[in-house]
Amino acid sequence: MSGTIEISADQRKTYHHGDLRERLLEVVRDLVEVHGPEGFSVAEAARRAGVSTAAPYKHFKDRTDLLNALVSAAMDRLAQRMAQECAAHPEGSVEAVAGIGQAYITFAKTEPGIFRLMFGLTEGHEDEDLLHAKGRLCRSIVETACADYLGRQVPDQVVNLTAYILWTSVHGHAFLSIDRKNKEEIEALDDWDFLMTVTRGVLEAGRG
Amino acid sequence: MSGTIEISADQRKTYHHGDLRERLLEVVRDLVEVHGPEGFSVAEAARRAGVSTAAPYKHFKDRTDLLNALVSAAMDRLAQRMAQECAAHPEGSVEAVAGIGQAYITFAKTEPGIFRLMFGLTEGHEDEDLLHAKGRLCRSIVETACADYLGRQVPDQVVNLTAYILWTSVHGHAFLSIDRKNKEEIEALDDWDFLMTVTRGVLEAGRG
DNA sequence: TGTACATCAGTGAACGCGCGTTCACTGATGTAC
DNA sequence: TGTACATCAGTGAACGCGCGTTCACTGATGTAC
Repeated sequence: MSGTIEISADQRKTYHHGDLRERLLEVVRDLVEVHGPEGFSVAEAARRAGVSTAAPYKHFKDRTDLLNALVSAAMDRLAQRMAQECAAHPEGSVEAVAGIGQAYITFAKTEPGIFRLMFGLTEGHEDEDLLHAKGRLCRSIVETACADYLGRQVPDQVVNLTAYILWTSVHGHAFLSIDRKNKEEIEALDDWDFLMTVTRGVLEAGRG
Repeated sequence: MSGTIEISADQRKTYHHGDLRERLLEVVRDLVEVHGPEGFSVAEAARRAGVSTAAPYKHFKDRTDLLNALVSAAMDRLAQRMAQECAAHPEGSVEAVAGIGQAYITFAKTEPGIFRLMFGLTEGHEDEDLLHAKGRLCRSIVETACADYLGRQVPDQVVNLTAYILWTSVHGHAFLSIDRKNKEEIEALDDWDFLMTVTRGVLEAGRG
């Protein structure tokens, strides 16, 4: 198919794997999507990566450490897509704000397992500060877009409240969607329509 | 302490338990709150109820059956409190609608384990229709209160959209709160203030 | 009221399972000279 | 460039654990006569 010299995972027969750490993260991403947020095991991941069950412990301290790495990478992806989708619309527009919500919802629907993991009970880890910082990054994207629309400078109380209300609604819609609790709406209501309605309403309330 | 003839669980020494089914449900409620939504086991529940690990199977087909019974009862409680809190305010008022949200959020904060369970991946059970019906009951409470405010008759498209937007926001706020992802807001923002702000805004948008 | 019997709600021991993690090990890789 | 050696990333076997569920059983309860 391709002309590169790259060797496929199946053909790789060296004793050393090459990039087991990344491969494990890939494999666990799949497992989490198939079996749910807690439905993966280190053993199963090792098996899928074609490696002994002890091998993962050369790269991760324990199961939790692996999960944290997974969530950490996921938050980077989410922040990146939010910023990207926001930038795809004129600065200060309603669409720029709604676009962030769209990225959020698309992420949730595309990777519901990881998405659930990101918000699951992850208290008391050593990576807590790191994850918290990445959360702040996501929030600052929303806040900046809201501030741009409202013509205000961050930090600002009105901006914070506006951004938070938008977040709750988008977050709620995302979870209700992946949990299939909103079957009735989902047929009658397009994500983008929902987002524009909510965003416009909340932003205008924040300006009024 | 009391003058009744009631015999406490500890003193009960009969071969038959009396009301093991209910006792198991109580015990599992506790376990779920302490160890998280999936952090309970049938064995542990039996132990806590002071009964052999096989006993629960006289009352529940399997683990899932027990969980369904738990969630089913929880949805009844939630619906009851939503209706109750709504009725505590004047019919057709903003407060009546916000009260429903308050009941929702209080439930989530009081019983986060069960609350998570109610929205977890519960696809493909035989009780699915029953749980779905109880979900519909909850929604009709919100819809009715919105319709009262808006002076419309259900079913009505505007009412449905208004109620759904409110639901997403309250649902999002509930989960962000129990997941401790909104620490910054939670200090600056009272639940009731949040609810009134959102409810007033969304209801007015639904009228305009 | 007394007795025979069916039913019911428990017991306790056992099953097979998959898990997280550790251990002593070994083969491959990278580096200093 | 060649060799000795330290380090690294794997192996595979084993551990102890708790789980869901089943089984043959037994003691208590309720009922028909």
